[in-house]
Amino acid sequence: MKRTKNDVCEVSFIDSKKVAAVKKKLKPERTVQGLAETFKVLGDPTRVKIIFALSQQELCVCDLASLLEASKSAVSHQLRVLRNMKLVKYRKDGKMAFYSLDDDHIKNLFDEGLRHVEESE
Amino acid sequence: MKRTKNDVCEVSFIDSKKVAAVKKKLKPERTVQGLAETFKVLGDPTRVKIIFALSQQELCVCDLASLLEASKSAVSHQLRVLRNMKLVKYRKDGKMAFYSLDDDHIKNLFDEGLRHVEESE
DNA sequence: TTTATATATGAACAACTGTTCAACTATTTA
DNA sequence: TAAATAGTTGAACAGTTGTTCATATATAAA
Repeated sequence: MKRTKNDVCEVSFIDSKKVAAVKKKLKPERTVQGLAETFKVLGDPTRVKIIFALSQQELCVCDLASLLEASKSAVSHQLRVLRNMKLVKYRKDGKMAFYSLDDDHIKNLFDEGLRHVEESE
Repeated sequence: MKRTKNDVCEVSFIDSKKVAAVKKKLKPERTVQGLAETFKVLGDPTRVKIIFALSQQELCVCDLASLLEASKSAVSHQLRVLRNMKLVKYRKDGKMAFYSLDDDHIKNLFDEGLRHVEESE
């Protein structure tokens, strides 16, 4: 079995009481993954802009692309990500697709983040 | 000049009034980048676990590694990311480094996210 | 029906991310 | 002093991400 000097702690710990106490409170893996995924979706400048824009106004893909100075394709790809995460919804009107935020569910989180960033500037 | 059928909208828009109205409200690039970066840091399961653990208790690298069942190296790398973003701080005691959350600044944001995820389960 | 337009999408690609591994520093203990 | 331990770090690697490009679909207009 290969052992480096570095792996001592991988199977041990310093303070078993502390570790056990925190371990008991740890959220289930599913919750951790969900939380990370939620934050990750918000962790891209293009998506941040899209969400902010849609929090102001319902907009079509073309207007979003113009607004963000991005290609329609790039915007469309990102809208799909946001759609999959149920953060935005859309209505079709003729050949246009008007996107809006799916609900206020994420708006609070987004605003909380915005407050933090604007505070620390 | 190369033009595809697809690039019409890249320099145009559908509803100039809407676009202009939203454009006026758009946050400055710096804010958008900061917001995205903040969310991105929270958008990783390992870092989510670290932040949650440290919100319960001050912990050393070794205990964190044991708790998360990750290598010390992996934890240390992530702690550096969190340190750079000023999300965690540490005190040295002998050869140990005890980490804790830098302030409650991010705690609210984290809890807001947690509430969302736990609500939708 | 033909043409133009709004959007969606798969493939390809470069850039980025998180982990591991090995090596290093600093501190403690024998 | 030498050995062990806690932590840090750079390089390498695989996996992921976001964009572009080309193409496809659907609707509207000519």
